[in-house]
Amino acid sequence: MALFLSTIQNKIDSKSRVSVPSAFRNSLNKLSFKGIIAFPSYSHQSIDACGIDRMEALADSMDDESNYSKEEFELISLYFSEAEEIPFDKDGRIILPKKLLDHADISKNALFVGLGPTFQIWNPDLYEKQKVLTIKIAKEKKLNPRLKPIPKGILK
Amino acid sequence: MALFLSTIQNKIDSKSRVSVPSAFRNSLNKLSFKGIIAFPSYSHQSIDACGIDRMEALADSMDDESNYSKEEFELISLYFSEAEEIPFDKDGRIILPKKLLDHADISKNALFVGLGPTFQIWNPDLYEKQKVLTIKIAKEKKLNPRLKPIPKGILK
DNA sequence: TAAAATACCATAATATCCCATAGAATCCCA
DNA sequence: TGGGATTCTATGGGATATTATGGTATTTTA
Repeated sequence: MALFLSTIQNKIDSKSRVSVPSAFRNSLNKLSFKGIIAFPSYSHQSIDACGIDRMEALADSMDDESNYSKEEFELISLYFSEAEEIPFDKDGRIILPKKLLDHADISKNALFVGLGPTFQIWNPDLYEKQKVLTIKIAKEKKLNPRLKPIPKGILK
Repeated sequence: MALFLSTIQNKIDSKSRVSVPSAFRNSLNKLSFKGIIAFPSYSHQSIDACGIDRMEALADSMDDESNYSKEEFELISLYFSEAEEIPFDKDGRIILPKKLLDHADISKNALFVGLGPTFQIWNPDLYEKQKVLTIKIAKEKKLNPRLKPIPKGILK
């Protein structure tokens, strides 16, 4: 599975195009669909994104309905319905649907934030605020992100 | 198998024609039958739809009786009997049978809702209500919010 | 033969292709 | 190892293709 790292800011041009950072692109171009899958983030004012492989795995599991309760099934259906399949153009750019740009309040610049198996796309200013907030809370609660054992089942 | 994502609203014109969203169409046009398979949803006031490949796979699996309980077998049989084969015209439009439009209470606008391996066609207003309800239930039952980790057992 | 379905044509908006360029990153070899 | 050559990347813009939608003409069918 792809691994998205680092944070890169790119411009949105007059035709609403943005370059996806090349490091991300190179991972995504190895998959069956050359582009990104994007959704409105449930918990933040940002766009969540990943590669098609993640959706394919989910789709496969849906046909075995016994995996899920009716309510879970409905929720996963919602997940598919809100996902946008956004292809790269020949130069590795994408056009983000207005619905997603509005949700994340993005217009001029897009900040691509790697989160490991997924990534997010932010309005740079909003991300900065979110980051400050995250650090503040971590200090208050004396969280220490380093050197904790990685939870089982994450690494493959 | 095709993967239907996103939600797109199109108009129904004076001759009852609707464009199938191009993203869906491009998947469906790769199959042996160029069009959609549609039937009344048994769980919602909407139209269930998919490509011919799914029906073919279903037919195949029915030959192996041990796959299904008697009740499941009956339900799948019902699917086949109620399914309509609806071809694209030269411009990628379809005409939905009156029976289906009535079932889903669709007249002016059709909302195509991607659900992964299948999709639905809704009256936009009814879908919005259904969506609100789904989110409400998910919150009450504290179901796994979208996007976060894919449920256990899905990743290969 | 009337009604319904389909083909065909038109159009405006949008998306995509294709080319160009400047700067950054990488290569490469004396 | 230094620095010139080459490739890659992000970005811009003109040309072309596609999409959703409407209308008219022709064909099918009931």
